[in-house]
Amino acid sequence: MGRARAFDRDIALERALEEFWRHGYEATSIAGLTAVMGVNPPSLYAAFGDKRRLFGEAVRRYQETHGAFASRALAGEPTARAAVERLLGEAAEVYTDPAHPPGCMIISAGVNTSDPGVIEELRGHREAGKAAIRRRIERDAEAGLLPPETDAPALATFFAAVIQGMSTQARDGASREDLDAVATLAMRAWP
Amino acid sequence: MGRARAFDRDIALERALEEFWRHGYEATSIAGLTAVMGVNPPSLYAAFGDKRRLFGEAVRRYQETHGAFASRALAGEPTARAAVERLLGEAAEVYTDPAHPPGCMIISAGVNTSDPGVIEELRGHREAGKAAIRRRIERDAEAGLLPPETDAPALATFFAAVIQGMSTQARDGASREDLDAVATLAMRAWP
DNA sequence: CCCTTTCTGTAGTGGTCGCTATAAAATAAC
DNA sequence: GTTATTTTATAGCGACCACTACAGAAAGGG
Repeated sequence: MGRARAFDRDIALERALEEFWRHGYEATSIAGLTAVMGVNPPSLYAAFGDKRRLFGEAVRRYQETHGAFASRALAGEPTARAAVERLLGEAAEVYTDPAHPPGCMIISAGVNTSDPGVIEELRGHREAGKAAIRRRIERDAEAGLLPPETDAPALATFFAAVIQGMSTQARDGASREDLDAVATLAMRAWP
Repeated sequence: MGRARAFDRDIALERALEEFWRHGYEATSIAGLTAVMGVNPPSLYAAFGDKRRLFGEAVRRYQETHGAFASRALAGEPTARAAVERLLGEAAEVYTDPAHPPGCMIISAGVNTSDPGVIEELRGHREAGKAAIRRRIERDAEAGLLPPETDAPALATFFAAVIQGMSTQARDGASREDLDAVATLAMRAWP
């Protein structure tokens, strides 16, 4: 019953996601969103609530699509070393893919925003990613596959920092080859 | 001749610097600046021009004070290895110093801003920093102090990425010890 | 004292922000 | 066809943005 929606909600959400990805939460305006989504403000608000909720949906969608390579890499390799190596290699590929904005949305979209909820939401995702790396390393350490003096938390912080640096480099124009070299060098820190 | 200025220009500039450092260029408002600087808008504009020029002065001041440790580290050690080691160690210290905002202003203040001039100015400083690391490594390579297959540009990109990751980690709440561990692990990539 | 110059605080400029009241248009149920 | 419901587009809300016109206050030179 009622008039049918004239736009595809999923496509509009993907466009909004890319706008937030490119400009961050605060620098993305409703005017910019309606422009790329092909939708007028009242339709946007009827379909997504408000800017904050639309951003939340965009982040969730990002995690399930563009950002899903990370958990797949950590879960889909027989050793922690192979998992982290794949994680870094796929980050180099995804962060420089010209089909979408460069770098990682979780890392960049919350920088320089004043909304504490947005900052905390993204920081939480970053901390969860770091913890996932740490747990994967600890699993191999407990299985005796790594030297006993292995410092899993320090390694996890290191690789998280490298990935965040790769995201910044990608936004500054680094190529996939540049980031591949960064990934290779980072693996020299493996115990 | 004329009425004397009622505020200290240098102190006001340092306050503005820290405000830009903490919130970035675009998220820093004139109202926020006048509040921390203890100055009314007309005095700010008379003394510094406009927001864009005040930011330029703040960046220059940052490079000459809080950010000067980088060029000092690269110029003040006998080997490239010692220089980069000192660079990373001092970054860990400075980025987590509670006396000022966390992380590096050059790395974070331009994220998610729409002004292309601001983006390019900061990106230029980052590229200059990366080039300085590369030249320091090349100097040792040409002197025969490093293996002949040493890839100076790749190493420079790697250490620049690590430093940028350390800045992000610091803004996420990492301690100096956390960043020291990252620096130590990064040095394992040294040729 | 007066006059000029510069700085100061108040109060506002037009423009954009996120968001919405309103009413016409389009669909479904009857 | 009629009615009820939902989406559409237009137009505009108060709040904030960077920035400034204006007038009074404070200094130096005569």
